[in-house]
Amino acid sequence: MGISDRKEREKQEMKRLIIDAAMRMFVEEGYEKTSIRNIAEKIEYSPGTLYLYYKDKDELLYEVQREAFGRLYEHFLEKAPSKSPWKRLEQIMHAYVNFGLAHPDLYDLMFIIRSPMKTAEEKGDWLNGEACFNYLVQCIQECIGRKLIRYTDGRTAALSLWSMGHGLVSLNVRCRLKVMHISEEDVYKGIETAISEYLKLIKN
Amino acid sequence: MGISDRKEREKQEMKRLIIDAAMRMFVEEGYEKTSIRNIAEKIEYSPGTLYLYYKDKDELLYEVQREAFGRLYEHFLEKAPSKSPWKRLEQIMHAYVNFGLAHPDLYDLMFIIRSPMKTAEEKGDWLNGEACFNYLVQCIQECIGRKLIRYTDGRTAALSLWSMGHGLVSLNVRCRLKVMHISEEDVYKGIETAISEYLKLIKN
DNA sequence: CAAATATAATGAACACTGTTTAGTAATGCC
DNA sequence: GGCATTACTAAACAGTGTTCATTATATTTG
Repeated sequence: MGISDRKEREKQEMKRLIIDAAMRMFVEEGYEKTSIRNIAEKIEYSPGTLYLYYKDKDELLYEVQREAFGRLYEHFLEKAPSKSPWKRLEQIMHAYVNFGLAHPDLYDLMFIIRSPMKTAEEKGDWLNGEACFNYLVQCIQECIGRKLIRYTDGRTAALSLWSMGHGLVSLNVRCRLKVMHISEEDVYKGIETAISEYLKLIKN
Repeated sequence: MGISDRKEREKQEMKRLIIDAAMRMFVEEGYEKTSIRNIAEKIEYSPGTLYLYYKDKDELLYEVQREAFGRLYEHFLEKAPSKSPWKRLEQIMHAYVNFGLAHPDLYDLMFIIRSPMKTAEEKGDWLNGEACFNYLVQCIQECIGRKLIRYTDGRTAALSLWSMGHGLVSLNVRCRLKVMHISEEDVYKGIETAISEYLKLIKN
């Protein structure tokens, strides 16, 4: 049945078309400000058509997130490849923060926005987010195993390291660092410094 | 002119009526899901009336934030009153995190939501948020002065401490800690542990 | 090949949203 | 009491996510 194969292929192509447009627009304009109608217009289809491929806007975001987490994971593989667990930990932390600072709107979609946790719960898994987190966890386990860091509990270490990174990036993304009255450049430097200092602190 | 005094007083009472209803509803239902119409209905006025007292929804949020930051500041004064800078730093950090965990929706309004930074810029200042931040900064300055912590730069210390606290709370508020697959109770314990461990690390 | 059927896409409709404004009711002033 | 000012409202506008009956297209069947 080559015909239903083609149908399936076309359906997938259509989903790609939609998701690509959605991602671009989410990143450029933000999730809230991007409407189904806008996306439909961009790909020259009627709004209703999107609902034949994705059940609601939430699912659209869910899919975009999967893509984004995939990219972060790639970013980790590229920027944090060291065999040495400690070096890799340093690389991971800097890679994480740099990713967040370089793609603030993507970061927003992935780690700050509220929406798609409903869909995520339904679908059971938490997309490629899990892979990203595990990349950190596994590195930490190695570090603890070889007593390279002062933390002894992996859970606490993972939570702390992630929180530090996320705290720095998200305060910046949501403009809360304004209270510090420093220029944008200095914010970047400050964040890098904070990460480095924190790593120094936890190093054994 | 007692009559214009009364007018002014009535105006302020009206603003209070609105802001109180708004705050309650923002906290109970979330900012996005609370509509001007809902607020108007609750206080038994027409939607348009709200615009005679606040120029838009943003300004409503701005005002609610001011209130919320006031409460956080009170919370600091109550829970972090120690004369000893180091003890006070510990108290501040735990107070901050506990505030966030106890009032997740308020925390959301204050530190995560995107909206009212426009209004904030217009109004110039950043509400009582500044006071809260300064309470931390001043404490850190004392700690550094007496060499009680390993950080030597106040900016970096403030940024790091705040980011750690905010990271922990906001990952929880926005449900990202789901990747860790732990119960809500253990999340609370984990966050407390992370804070304590971090304080241990920075202690001189 | 033509008719019947299954699929895909649409456009209008629904119930919302924030916001503006013309018109109305109530109040203060002379 | 009559005029002017203020306070309020109802309706309208342009937008949102989502659903659904209808139409156009493509496939299968007789």
